[in-house]
Amino acid sequence: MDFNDLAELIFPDAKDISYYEEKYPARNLKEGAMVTRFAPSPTGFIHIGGLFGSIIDRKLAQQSDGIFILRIEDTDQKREIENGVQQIVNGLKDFGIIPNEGVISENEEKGNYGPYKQSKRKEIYQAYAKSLIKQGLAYPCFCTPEELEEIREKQETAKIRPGYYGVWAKYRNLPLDEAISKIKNGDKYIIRFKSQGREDRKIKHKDSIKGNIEFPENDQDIVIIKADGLPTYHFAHAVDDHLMRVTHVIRGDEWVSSIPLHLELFRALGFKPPKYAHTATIMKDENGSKRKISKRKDPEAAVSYYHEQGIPADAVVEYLLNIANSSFEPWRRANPNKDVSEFKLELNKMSVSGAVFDMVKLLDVAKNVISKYSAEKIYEETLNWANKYDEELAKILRENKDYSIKVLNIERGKAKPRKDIAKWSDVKETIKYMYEEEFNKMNKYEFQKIDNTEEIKDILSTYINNYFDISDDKDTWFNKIKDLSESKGYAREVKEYKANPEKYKGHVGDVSTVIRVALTTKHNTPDLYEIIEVLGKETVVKRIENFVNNR
RNA sequence: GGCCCGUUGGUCAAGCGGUUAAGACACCGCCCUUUCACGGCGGAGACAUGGGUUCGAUUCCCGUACGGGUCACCA
Repeated sequence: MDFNDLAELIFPDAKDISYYEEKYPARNLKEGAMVTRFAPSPTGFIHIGGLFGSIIDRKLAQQSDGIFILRIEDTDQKREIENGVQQIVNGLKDFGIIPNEGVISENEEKGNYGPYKQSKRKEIYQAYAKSLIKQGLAYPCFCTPEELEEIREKQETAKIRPGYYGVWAKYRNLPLDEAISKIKNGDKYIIRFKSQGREDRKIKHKDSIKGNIEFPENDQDIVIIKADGLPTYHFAHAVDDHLMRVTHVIRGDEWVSSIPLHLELFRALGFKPPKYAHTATIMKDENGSKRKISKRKDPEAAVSYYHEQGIPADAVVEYLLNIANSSFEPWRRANPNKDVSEFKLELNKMSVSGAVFDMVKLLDVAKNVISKYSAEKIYEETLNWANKYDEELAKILRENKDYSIKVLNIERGKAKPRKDIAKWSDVKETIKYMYEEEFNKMNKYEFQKIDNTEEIKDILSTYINNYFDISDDKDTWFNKIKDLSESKGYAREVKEYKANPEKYKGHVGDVSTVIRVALTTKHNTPDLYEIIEVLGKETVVKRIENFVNNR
């Protein structure tokens, strides 16, 4: 009786691993090409950290002419939700991330290294597990969860390192015939890896981000095949990343402590380990102290949040790139109009410690990103967003397409475009007074220095009767405002007023503010001349007359 | 608790033994300006801590404190 008998008994139908090695040959890519992967479980939820990782994965692959794979790690049915895969695919797509290989929708995939859902790779894992059993590097363990719990309690009370290892590994050295008869007897079991490591020996590892790390060897006999026949993460990671010929594993640094295990697994399986890059966790500032950004407490942990808020995907990507490589920001300044795909990301420039997520900075990035968009693009994006989250805005936009584009074009497309929109949800507030229906609902006029109603009415009616001509060019228009100011006792120039404040009631800015507020209700708006142009003669007259007559 | 990792202004961060310790966001002031936003100029603000090593430490070593991660038939 030998290991072969055991292996055959446990996995009678498993193929020889040489079958898979041939089926999934080394990739024919150019020197230096990186094969990366994002491997979420199908919870439908994309964490900001996951997005961060996949941006890095995709970028690394793209800049090296490599491959970026999307693989689904669905070995834990408890985590699965309906449509979870599709949600992940769509979620990534919202940020422009489309894998070159792997899962592309709930039920479709592309590429020659599949299947890309782990639940469909059961036989593959079993083949490798079988091979390990044959070599005496894995064995069946008949412990019940209760027994395991008992062991752990003993270890805890004795204050020794918990786990299934050494003398605590109850079935590690079970004689073969006993194992076989237990199995034949129908006893429940799982498969464990038989670690050859020793806790008192150190291993050295060089992480692409964290640099040199040294830790004790792994000596835990971790489970590789669970009771349901599916592999654990560790085993699936080794088998899949080897078979998919992944060169670089980028993952969150909650995984660093499993490096010794993973390295040992790769060696035992005869695989060349990938390069690891463990990215720092994104943190959240809470009353001055940092903590890991949390799915439960922090809405911004979910990537869908940015979508809901109407923060452009480009901005989120740029912000994250900024966290990834601080060289991104100077690059962006030097190349304001280049596509982010031209930025070269460097793993060794990644931060080792976790950055606090800074929403204010994100919004600033967004503001700049949006300032470069055309009015048409802003229209489309805003409408897109509003269709989902703000029907009222969507309706306005839909019914006034050409007009809206004109509105959004105010002070845009110039050398110094406006930067007052950071997210699509800001748009409504910044433009609503441009629409009659909305304007009529607004009744709080934000008059500033000149706030005497009679004075306001006087300025307004004089303006509309004597100085307003929609066909004036900007200089003429403004000169008339100056004339108007002068005629009412206000200085033509601000400087002049400042030099002799006692001589005037105010200055031209105060007067134009009156017109501005009467027309928009707001004192802080883009260029008044452009607003008047877009509003048109009738509306301007109507709004002013209305004010004069009804206030 | 064991094992790993980290700690430069409020936040993100350059820095690699000798620097007036960059820059960005935020903040404050001024300028530009018909308002606002933009832009320009300026300001305040940092090397966690104690020991070494060194002619010299933010940079190297050790300890301490603090923060983070991890110790599943979850990923």
